[in-house]
Amino acid sequence: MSEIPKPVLRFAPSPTGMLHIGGARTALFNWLYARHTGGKFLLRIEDTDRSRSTPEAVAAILGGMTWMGLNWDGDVIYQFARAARHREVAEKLLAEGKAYRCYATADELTAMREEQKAAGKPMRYDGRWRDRVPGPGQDGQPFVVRLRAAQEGETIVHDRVLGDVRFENSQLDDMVLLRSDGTPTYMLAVVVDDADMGITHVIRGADHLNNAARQLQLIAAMDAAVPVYGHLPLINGPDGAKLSKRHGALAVEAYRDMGYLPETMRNYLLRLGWSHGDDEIISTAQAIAWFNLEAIGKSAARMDYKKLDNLNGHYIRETADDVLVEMLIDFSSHDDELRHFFLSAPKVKGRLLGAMASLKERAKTLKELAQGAEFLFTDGPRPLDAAADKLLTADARAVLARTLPALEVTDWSGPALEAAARAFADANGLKLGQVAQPLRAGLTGKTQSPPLFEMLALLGREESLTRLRAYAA
RNA sequence: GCUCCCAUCGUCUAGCGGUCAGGACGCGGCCCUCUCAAGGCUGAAACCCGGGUUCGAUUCCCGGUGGGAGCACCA
Repeated sequence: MSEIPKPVLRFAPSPTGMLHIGGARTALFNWLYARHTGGKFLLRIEDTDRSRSTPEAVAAILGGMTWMGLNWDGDVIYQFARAARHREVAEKLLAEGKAYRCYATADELTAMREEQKAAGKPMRYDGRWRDRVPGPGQDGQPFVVRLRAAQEGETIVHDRVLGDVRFENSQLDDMVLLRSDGTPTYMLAVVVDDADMGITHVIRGADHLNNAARQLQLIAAMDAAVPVYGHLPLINGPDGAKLSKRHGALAVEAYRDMGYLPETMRNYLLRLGWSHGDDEIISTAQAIAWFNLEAIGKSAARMDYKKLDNLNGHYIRETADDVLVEMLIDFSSHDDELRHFFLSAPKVKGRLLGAMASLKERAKTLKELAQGAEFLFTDGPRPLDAAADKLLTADARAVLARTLPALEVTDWSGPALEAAARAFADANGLKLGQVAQPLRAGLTGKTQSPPLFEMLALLGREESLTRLRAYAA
């Protein structure tokens, strides 16, 4: 059998902030492609900007990836640790004449750009040191190392998502490889690392498309292998505007805290920009089996929380009851409003498990699941919410009071209770709803709940009657 | 300003020259029903505009318009 080299993918975030939804999708696509092909998925933290990189951001990225279930192969690679190697490559290019020293100062370059802008010219380095031999005046002066890029012809990015994208080399300038303090720039670091790590496929946000052309020139200068590129369209906020802190650019962990499931996020993010015919509900296993680069869409997408909710509801319903109970207990321990309830207490846990099949039908998030289950958390009469309070009029309370004796004589099972309630309603010319709603309000404090008779049976005779008597008049 | 990318219902999308333009979310109606959900049925809802190419363009080409990205000794 011939050995076809397995793809090597990487996700390379810079630890300057949280892992937001766009980054999460980029990571997901890389991960899926690696898993689909049996290749590797590496994680590289691009922390060469020391002033903006933080350990908190690194932790957030790793935490977010882990929660999303996107496991990476091997150890996390920290780019800054490889600075010496990056410098080595730059020096080599310098020695080969493929790069040169530029002594232009920052002020000088700023002035240059302002002039270009004022003159309506494209803003780019004008190559003032490209062919200039440093004189005595430059001795000991700070300099940066720039790539001597091709000035004629064109550079074509063969993009698997966008197709061939052409750039006139005259539009590309000589990018900085090494800063005046000797540290490598991002452009140098990415290319060197990708080459050293044996990256075969670079799948990243479309905001890097322009960079690809410049990186290709560096790759050529280094005589390195050209990876397969795939630039993903960006994700916009719900209003179509750029994703910002105010709408949509939440850390993936924020979605966890809102009660979304990792499986939901994977499915949702996958469909945001990738399709497989009319399929909408796609399990992770199925996604791995189906994923390809060809079906990635070219246009930017928006977040749609309604659809996210719908999908999450689906995955909640798909989850086994006992698993959901554990998830809910864990979720509540991290939630300010739920923290003080003891969901792990045997009695509460038992009730949750007993009601879960019905509860999960009614929840779109773990948060909603908890809210719907709240009447199971404590014993004794329930406080009424506004709707329940309104429903329990004097008449309703009277009906409730008259209903209780009919229930008390049953064996307190769901079917028996329902039969008793129906019989009572019939005998009194009432609809079942007229009897059930006051009972529901009294039992749960709400006008909406899982099936009433099931809940009466679940809570038991004593607890149910204690609650109901509090509102019977 | 310069370079590059994108463009099908409100949203996510299918479509790859000839379709009643399909699905999903959301929205309306009906059914089911002890409430709310879930589920089933059903309705409204789209090819940005203008030129070509072609017997025929949502689909191919060009232009426009509209969105977006990039133009650092940030990543």
